[in-house]
Amino acid sequence: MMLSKSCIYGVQAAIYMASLPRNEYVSIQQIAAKLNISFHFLTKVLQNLTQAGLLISYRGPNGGVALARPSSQISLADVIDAIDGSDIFKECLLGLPGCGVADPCPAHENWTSMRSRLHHLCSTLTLEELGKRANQLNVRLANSRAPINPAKLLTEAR
Amino acid sequence: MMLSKSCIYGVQAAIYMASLPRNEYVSIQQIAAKLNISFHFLTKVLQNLTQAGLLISYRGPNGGVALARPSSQISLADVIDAIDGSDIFKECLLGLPGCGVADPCPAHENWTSMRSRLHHLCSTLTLEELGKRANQLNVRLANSRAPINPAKLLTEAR
DNA sequence: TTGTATTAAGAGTGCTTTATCTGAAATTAT
DNA sequence: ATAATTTCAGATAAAGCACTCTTAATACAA
Repeated sequence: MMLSKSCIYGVQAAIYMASLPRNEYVSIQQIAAKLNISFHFLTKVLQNLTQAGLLISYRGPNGGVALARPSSQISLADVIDAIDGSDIFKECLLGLPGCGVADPCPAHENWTSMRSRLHHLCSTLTLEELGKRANQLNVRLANSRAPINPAKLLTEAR
Repeated sequence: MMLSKSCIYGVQAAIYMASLPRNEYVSIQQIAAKLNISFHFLTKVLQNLTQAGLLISYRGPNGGVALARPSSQISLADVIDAIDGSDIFKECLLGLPGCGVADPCPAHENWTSMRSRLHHLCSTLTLEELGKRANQLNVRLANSRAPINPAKLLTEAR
């Protein structure tokens, strides 16, 4: 898998938050229910994002998490970096430590161009853009087709 | 990690075989020694490649494995596919099952173009090309700096 | 002040990947 | 034949990742 499961969950949650009409505190439980993810696990994942300064969290009733910056100023790469680290954007295809211009692996040249393309894509793709698309018809975010009614969702989350 | 460790070992071994002057049976022990990989583990990995029809194996003294086709007719994608499967070339960035044109995720459009680029790169990069580069000066293949003298290597491999 | 909702933190469990080991089967050489 | 060499197959062990659960800390509301 390209991204770890933790990372995918984090990205999904971040996009979900960016897709909301206003940036306000959302409970992790609500996000987990909406995205069909284990609440406890998502909690751990989002802790990474708050510690990285991408989210702000607030405990207690009506608490939750919110984007620390405007969604236009958080890139996909920011989120990936906070959870999986920046290895994907730096690593050698053949996993050779220290692979670089001075000491390249046979695939070095092809791979670096690919990698930088990937990095560019992820750095310029913002949560704002992704959130907008998530709001469009026929564009989905959750792991399984979920019911649309938010009230129902909260009930299901118990 | 982009590729699994098994896959990386398999690719490295395949490139090593392609880098040899002629395509003849090489013992897995020799490859493992050259690449600094656990012999037993590499054995398991290469079994995947033989079962996929990419390698031919021969038991007994002077046996070993050899490329089943000319190195120019085996692509990097072939090797990756045989070990890790073709998920990397097909998967949704956000890990959503069934993500496609009809039912896209928010990152679908950006990701598919990236993915097809990756697939194209891996399909057109042949073991012949990679083997050639592995033979060039200052291009390395093994996980750690290895001695250059092939005779010495054979001795070390016992 | 007490109760409740919520995130934070960390310990614990199970599964997958990675790695090791052993014996069997095949092939060659003596 | 017998011994030596090599891949094949399966069992086992160790490590890492995904996930769960429990307890603490924090904040609000009645």
